[in-house]
Amino acid sequence: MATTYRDIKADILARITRGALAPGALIPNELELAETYDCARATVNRAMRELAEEGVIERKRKAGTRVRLAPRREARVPIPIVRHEIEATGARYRYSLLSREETTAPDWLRDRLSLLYGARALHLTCLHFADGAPYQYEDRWISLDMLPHAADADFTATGPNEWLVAAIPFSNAEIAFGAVAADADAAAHLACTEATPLFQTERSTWWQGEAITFVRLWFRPGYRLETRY
Amino acid sequence: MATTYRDIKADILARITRGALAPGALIPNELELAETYDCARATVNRAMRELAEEGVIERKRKAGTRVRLAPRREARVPIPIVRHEIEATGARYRYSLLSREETTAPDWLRDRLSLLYGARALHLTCLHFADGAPYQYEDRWISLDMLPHAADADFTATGPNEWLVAAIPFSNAEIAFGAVAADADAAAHLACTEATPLFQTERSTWWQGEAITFVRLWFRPGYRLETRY
DNA sequence: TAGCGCATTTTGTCTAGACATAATAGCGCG
DNA sequence: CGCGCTATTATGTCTAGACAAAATGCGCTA
Repeated sequence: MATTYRDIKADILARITRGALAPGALIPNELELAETYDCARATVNRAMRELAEEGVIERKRKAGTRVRLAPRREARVPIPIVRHEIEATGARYRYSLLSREETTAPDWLRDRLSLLYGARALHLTCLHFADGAPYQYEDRWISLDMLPHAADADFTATGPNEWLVAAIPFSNAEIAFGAVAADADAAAHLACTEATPLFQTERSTWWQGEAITFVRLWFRPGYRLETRY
Repeated sequence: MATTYRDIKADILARITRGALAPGALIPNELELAETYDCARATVNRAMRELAEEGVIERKRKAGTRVRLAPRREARVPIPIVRHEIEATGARYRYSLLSREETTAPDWLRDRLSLLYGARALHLTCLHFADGAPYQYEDRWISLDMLPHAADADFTATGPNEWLVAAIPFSNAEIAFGAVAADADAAAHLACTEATPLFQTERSTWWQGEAITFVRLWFRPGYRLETRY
């Protein structure tokens, strides 16, 4: 029975969790491990590389591999499309375009997306419903300099998010989560009173180094973003 | 000049971003790619495996490799130790224990952590300061059944988080982010008015399948959790 | 003793080849 | 025609060996 890289990962992780390998402890080098597990060094390498990637251990050439003193942990939070998020709960999804306007980008937006003075932008506000109840209020700005044909798109049937995902194959983004008080606008749309605490996310998206869109999302009162690690 | 797996990743990703490989498109199989890039199949495999891991492409045995229709995106948010988070901004960190009490676990806690009836728990409340200003209010529960020597630990100098990281080598957690209104307690500690919207995280932690701790963290008004992907 | 440079160690990556495994598509049978 | 089996194909993983690159730590020198 051969030892797989999964076996090795599991074994090392088990040794760490039960304390046999204490934080800071030096783990034998790959050649020795390959002998103990009776497998090729490449197999050990893959196991250790992935453990390092996951933040469990720390590797340095010549210095060797050690159990991290404070395991570097990161939660992976999925960035879903609202429609999928809602449909995944079994609820019926409905979308509604509230407003649409072509303007020059306001100062704060130019600042955030590094747009030129006088840049044109498409400003949309939308509502996403789950089983008829407001779920998310969306305030979206799209750079018309970068995406001129966004002006021709029809956002009455499908939201800008889905249009963008289809239009832009791959992108980079900066995202921020926070808590804000509902202003009159958000309160009206999300059917809550003003000053209700709302979970908010802001996202700026770039494509090939150029800013293409900024979006601010207010979630319905009580919304929680959950994950595990 | 050899082709590295990084070169291949970069090239495929570039082809996708500039639209040469459309979403849903079939990518040649590894053997063909190995020929085009003039390298071993293992090299191509590593490149493609990592792209799949990152959610850019989708692989299925026999069916082949395709560009994902809607790239599965996930943000990786780091789970820092408060002290490190504060010190990273250049601010001075200060910690203060507010209360400490050994009790039987209340119903809601037993429910969350699957504890037995009558389970003992250590309940701590603490404050973390950045440059003298309150930064985070911590409400921590530790299972004394699982971690009996937590009762002997001195939490007046260092917070429970740091103690736990040192005591428990590795663990699993469930984490939730949300927005809540400051109650009288939180408002008093975070120097804000009641009903101020606060960013809150809740975390349940398990070790070897057993629940060890639950913590609720309220961040100072205006706190934002930022990341990029 | 302090500082510099180089040898050595350990991880990082690649190769060529092999077998394992999942999943499809087509074939044959009822 | 529909169903199930099977051959085929692409990915998944492993091996043994090689060279590359980083970083430590030792030895040498000033």
